Amino acid sequence: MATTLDIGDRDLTERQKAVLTAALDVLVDAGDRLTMTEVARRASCSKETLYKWFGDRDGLLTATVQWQAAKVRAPIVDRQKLNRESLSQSLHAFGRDLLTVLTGDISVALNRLAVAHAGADKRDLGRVVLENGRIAMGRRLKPVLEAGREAGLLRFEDAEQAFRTYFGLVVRDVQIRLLLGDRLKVGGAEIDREAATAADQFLALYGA
Amino acid sequence: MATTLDIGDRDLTERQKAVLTAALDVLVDAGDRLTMTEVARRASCSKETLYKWFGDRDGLLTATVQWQAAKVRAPIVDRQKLNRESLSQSLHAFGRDLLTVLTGDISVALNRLAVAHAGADKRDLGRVVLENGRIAMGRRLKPVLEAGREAGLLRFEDAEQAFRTYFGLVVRDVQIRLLLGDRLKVGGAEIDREAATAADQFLALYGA
DNA sequence: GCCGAACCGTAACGTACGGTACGGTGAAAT
DNA sequence: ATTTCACCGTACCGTACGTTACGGTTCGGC
Repeated sequence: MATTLDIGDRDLTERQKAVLTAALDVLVDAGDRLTMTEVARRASCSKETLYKWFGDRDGLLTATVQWQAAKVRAPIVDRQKLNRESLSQSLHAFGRDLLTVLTGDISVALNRLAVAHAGADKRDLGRVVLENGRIAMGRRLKPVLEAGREAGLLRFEDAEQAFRTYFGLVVRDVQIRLLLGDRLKVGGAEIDREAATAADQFLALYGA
Repeated sequence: MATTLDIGDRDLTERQKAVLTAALDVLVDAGDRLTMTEVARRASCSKETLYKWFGDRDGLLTATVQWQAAKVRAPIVDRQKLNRESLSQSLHAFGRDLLTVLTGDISVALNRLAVAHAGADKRDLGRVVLENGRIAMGRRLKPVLEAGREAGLLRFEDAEQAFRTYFGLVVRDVQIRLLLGDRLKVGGAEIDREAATAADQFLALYGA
């Protein structure tokens, strides 16, 4: 079931990756109004090739999303020497990475596309984005949370619930505002500050 | 500037409202694949009438969104006898209403539409939805937060920041998951519980 | 009862775009 | 040198849908 959701490079040639990059490019500044002709033009390839490689428009979009989603991969957190300080740092760093990805043009474009297609779609791009975004993040952070609990640093019943709260504290209204087209200035410094605040708040709520 | 963003009934007749209701109906179960023909059919009116009343497809969508958005209007919180208990109750109730709206079919459909159109749109549906959703909520709750601060129940610098945190604690990953098509069961009981948790957590973070 | 306005239903128009076909080119294989 | 293959560029086809046009019906005003 999940097999088709996260395979990113299903044997893509360099040329094919270049085409997908072009598609991503078009996606970023044309959104769902991406046309096959435009992708072909931008990638300097023929439409025939696009159809040969990706089947149809939906196939191209799916391939683009999967490829990009696989590239992102959630930030890695090392579980070494766990103490209050290192846990706080891990949460901080994780949040910073999460916000950085989420506020990027590419993430916004991909999420817009997936939202637009959600429900009415054979390939279910929404599922793919969800699986490689929100879900992957959870899978990545939860072990850290559980380690923190075992080390007596955190207190919670359900790691999933705890992660959802962490997610809320980090993301807040940023993602929905960006998706809705709000010109939200999000500089690196601000992201860092917000991630730090979120980590502090999470520890205040779940710290033992 | 903001004048066109929140006027909902710009002198709409009953018949016109009925047509918009039909449009909303189509929107909910066809999403962006809504066609003028289908709206006309569902509303038992002619396409000519649609164009006469709303100009073009975009005009119809905009009218629908504005009309619906104006209808929702953020939950009202009375600022009566402010004490720790009543403040907690207000936060709880507000969160419950917010989640109830956000998880509704109509809200999801409207947000999907607005996200899909964001950026590439003269009428900027994203702005309208943002203004009547997230922003309106903030305007509604902030006075309560500030009253709480003046009553010595809350401690924060910036009401906007405090509200954004509250928003994050309440909404968490629910909205993005719904927008991405996740089949997320959200019953009334669960909403109530989550709103209660969010209120508690918010008070834990900002309570004086 | 007659007129015009408003509206319904449907047919027709124009176009953008997904998808296909085809001729042409460069390179590797034989 | 010739074949083959993968690909480019472009012209072409079919269709869905936004938009317009028009004949027919209802209804309020005279």
